[in-house]
Amino acid sequence: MLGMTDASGGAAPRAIVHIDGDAFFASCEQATHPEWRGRAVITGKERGIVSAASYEAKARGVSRGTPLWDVKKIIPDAIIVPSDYETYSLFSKRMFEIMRRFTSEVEEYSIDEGFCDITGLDRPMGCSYEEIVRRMKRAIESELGITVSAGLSCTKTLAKVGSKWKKPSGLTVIPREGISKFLSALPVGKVWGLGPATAHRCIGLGLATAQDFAAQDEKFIRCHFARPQWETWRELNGLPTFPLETELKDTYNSIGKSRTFTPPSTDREFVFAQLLKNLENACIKARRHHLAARGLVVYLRRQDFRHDVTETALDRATAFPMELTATLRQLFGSVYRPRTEYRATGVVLTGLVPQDAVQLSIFEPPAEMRKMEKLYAAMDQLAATMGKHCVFSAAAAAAHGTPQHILDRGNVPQRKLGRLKGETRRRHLRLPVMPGGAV
DNA sequence: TCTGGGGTCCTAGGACCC
DNA sequence: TCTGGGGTCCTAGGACCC
Repeated sequence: MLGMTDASGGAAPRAIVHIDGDAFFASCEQATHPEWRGRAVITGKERGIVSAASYEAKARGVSRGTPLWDVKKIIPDAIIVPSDYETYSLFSKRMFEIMRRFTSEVEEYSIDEGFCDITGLDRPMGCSYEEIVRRMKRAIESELGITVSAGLSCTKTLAKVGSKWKKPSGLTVIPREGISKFLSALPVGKVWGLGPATAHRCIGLGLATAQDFAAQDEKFIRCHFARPQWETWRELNGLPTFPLETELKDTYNSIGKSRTFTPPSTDREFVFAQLLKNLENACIKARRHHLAARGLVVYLRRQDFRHDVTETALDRATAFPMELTATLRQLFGSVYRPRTEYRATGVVLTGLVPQDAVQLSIFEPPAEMRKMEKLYAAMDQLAATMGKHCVFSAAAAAAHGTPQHILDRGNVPQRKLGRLKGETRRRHLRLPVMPGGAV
């Protein structure tokens, strides 16, 4: 019924489904709090901006990213709650379980979105592809108490276009012969994979709609764009190019942490403390996943939203901030400019490898290492039982809002530490770990 | 959208080597 | 001394996604 003929030369035409949760976080909240149904529900309290808004809230003019103080003005009776990822993850898990009842070819694209490939299921199920999607959607909605929108077409990109077409609770089929009709009404920048930069370039070339883009010949696309856009162009033309990634991803290539602070600051030590806090948080996450980093990226975001970035490879993979502090300060020193206003800092741990694969160099004192491992194991344990940020290094104290008396005691200027290099580590290791204070 | 946080992948260009 | 061609690795940065 999709009228799919094979344009890719040989392989069977695909039937790809994209399922997209409608206002997912807010819907989960309404499903777990039935008394909130029909009301404006907002998640994201912890961030100060809207993460997700229920359709009732959207109808009153609130959207993702709106500051919460604006929300309160627009919708005084809005229900504003912090995001509860554990609950949303449970809903997500069950949504994918339902999809897997139909096929094992499921890609968990994000917490609230997934693709599946139902090619060939029409015969054994004795119904059309559209009917299969309808059943899948109905099962999710009735069992979870949330709504989802679905798209059905012959490539991932087109299925995604479809699921966005009608929301909430839509089901959109884009048959091969109907592709151009759909794409004609779609601004080019709305296509999955074509962002603001590509959209801007397209406009410059006189291509305003997705159809304008898709209708160009391959030579033109290859001449004016790079590979990712060319791949999207293929997908829009019904040529499956992005495979379904059905492997469950349980690891990371990189782990980043960044934080904005207001007001912006020119204070060197304050900005560095923010950076160090990010490093500690990134390392905590890495250790939780038993990963160690071989590279470290540091960036400072200026008032004008430009980034100053620098990075370095590490001698040995690690997830211990203590081992990274000197490097961090060095990187920081190379990008920090005095009298410049900064509004955010960030670190990224890159080249992550499993912790147990980390080889100690023969020059590394193993006793020292074991001590450090024990210290961080203790800190992680403490964090698990007493709350996430009960321990942190003294230099990051400024970023944790620590009382001045602890700062006075613990915040040793780096200039002094620099001269004590060999000494520093041992001194740190002998110090007791104090809950709520500095190490 | 006067702008939060966490990711992935691609590409251009320089350094270095033969 | 204005000087070929090609490969590889790395970095910086762009672009895009949720």
